[in-house]
Amino acid sequence: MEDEVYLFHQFLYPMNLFINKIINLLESEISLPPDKIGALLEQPPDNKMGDYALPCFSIAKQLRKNPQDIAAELSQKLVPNDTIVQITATGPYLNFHVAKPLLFRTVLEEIASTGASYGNSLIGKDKTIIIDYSSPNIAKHLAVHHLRSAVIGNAIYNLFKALGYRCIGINHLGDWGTQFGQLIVALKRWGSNFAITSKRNSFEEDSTKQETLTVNKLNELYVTFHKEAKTDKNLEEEAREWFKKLEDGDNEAKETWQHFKEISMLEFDRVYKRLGITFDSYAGESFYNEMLDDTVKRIKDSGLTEISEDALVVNLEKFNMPPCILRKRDEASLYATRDICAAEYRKREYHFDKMVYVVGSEQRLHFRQFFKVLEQMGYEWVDTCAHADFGLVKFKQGKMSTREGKVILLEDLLEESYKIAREIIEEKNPDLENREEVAENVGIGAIIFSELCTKRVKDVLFDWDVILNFDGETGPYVQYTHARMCSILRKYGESVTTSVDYNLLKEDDEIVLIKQLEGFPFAISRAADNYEPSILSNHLLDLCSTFNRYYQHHRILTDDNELRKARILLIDAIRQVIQNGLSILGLKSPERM
RNA sequence: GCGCCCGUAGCUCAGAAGGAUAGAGCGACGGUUUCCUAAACCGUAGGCCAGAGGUUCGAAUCCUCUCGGGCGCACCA
Repeated sequence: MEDEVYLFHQFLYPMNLFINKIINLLESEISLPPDKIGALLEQPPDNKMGDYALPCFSIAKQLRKNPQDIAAELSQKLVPNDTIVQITATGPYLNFHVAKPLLFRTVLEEIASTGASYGNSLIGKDKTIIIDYSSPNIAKHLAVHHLRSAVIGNAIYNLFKALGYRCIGINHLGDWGTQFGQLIVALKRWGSNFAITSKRNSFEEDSTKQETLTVNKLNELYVTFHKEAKTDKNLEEEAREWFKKLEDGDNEAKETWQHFKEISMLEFDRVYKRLGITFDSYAGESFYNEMLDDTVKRIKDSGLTEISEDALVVNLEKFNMPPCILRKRDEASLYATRDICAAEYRKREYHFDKMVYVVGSEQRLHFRQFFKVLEQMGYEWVDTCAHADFGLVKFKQGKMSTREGKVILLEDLLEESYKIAREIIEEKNPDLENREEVAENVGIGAIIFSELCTKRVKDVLFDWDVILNFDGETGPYVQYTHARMCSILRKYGESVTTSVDYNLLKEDDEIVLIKQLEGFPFAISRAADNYEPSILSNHLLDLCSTFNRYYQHHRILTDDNELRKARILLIDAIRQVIQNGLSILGLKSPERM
């Protein structure tokens, strides 16, 4: 038990040359294996106290001695060396001071030589991860509540890419289900003026007499359906019949559905492109139609199913969950059926080592049920599947609902943010050359970053003023900091070199900065492990904040030649790290703004 | 009713598998621009970490209960 805890810890503070030296020193004095010593080490809250600390409480317990005394004794016994230059006892803590020039050199040379790949690792070499994200329903607009899954999923994709994983991003389109029956009914009743043709042969049609169907119009039809369905009870039944026809391969149903899908994808791609989000597969729910029977048969054969209220279900009572429904009364499938089927398919097709679903937390129960069914089917790999859930987007008026037609469209939000960025540039930097491009990068960046800077689980209240704020802890702040550094480097003009006097870097803020740079790879791996991009965005914010303070109080382009060279190297490293981080989060790093 | 999640400054949130004094941003108030981009920086104010017990050398962090909020609970996804 204890051992496991220690092992876990080890991961927290990755080994580096300084920790190794500290362990070497301690080994002879403490009767603990090296990895356990390493696990005990932590970082003091204030840099002035030291760089690494050994809390002596647990040792005190073993030796039945006072932790203060142990720290004091050890500080006497241990002999500093070229790497660990000072060892002091502060109360029950033994604090180690690292040779700062060596620290600067190690980190700055590493960043200079690895560049855009600083922070990457090979942990995921030869491993595959599937990330299921965005996954909107077709025939509906992308609205602001669709943003989270797409943006968080994209960041998780990039995080694992940085760890060396082979990543498969899947947009599991909601292109199947009863709502298409509803839409077909709606279209037949109230939309006879629309042309239903596949895009590819639409030019053959007499389009002058018929209106073109758009997602907008589909949305209106959907709203109408639900409004009418409240009074006309036949509608729901009719919709169910049409969906059944669709599942049975009825031509008319299928062609109509295909058309819905095409016009939807046209819109989605426009938004994804603007957000810089891509997928490796668009295999949505309909993709699994033909495989559904096999999946259901397998579940049946494992003896897991029963008929309850005329539906085919897996009873999960003993797991304290409601049953997982596989087939409705009318034999039609449900999303759980399709999710199980998709998981099996993905395992067969991609042999993934991990699979993560970036889906809202309102579906928690669904994932618990569906994972439980996989487990009951004997798939041990269910343990490698995770639901990276996220909180709801709420509005002052309450939850947003497509059914009632109350939505804020994603495209409108992006456009608004672009416009604001554009205005700010006009005001602050009117001579900027590629204004449109920068405004796009900053405007979109503001929106992406705002989704990524708090932990997933938090519900977010949508507020135009908050999401379109460009001051403080925001994407534009990070981008601005980056642009500032680019500006310094431009002004410097010469090429950056690692042949500098590292002894000259000794300001407090420089030390804080170098540690933040050193911690960047760790921030990436923690963010990936927890499927939590906010760990990375917060790391970047901290780094920017330290830099801006430093920038305010110290001149980088000083008259002192050697100092200037050293500081420029530091600045270039920060710039690189911010760029790497922003790129993982899905933001551009403009050089001027 | 049952289950899951959340509760840290006026607001929005950080808080490294329990550690040294609780940190930002926004908002408020007051400062900084002949000086590398003021989308910045500095200062002031603001806290019983929802509450109560427990675990231990030590708790915002782990356990139990209470209160408050969100979400979910059979043929939608």
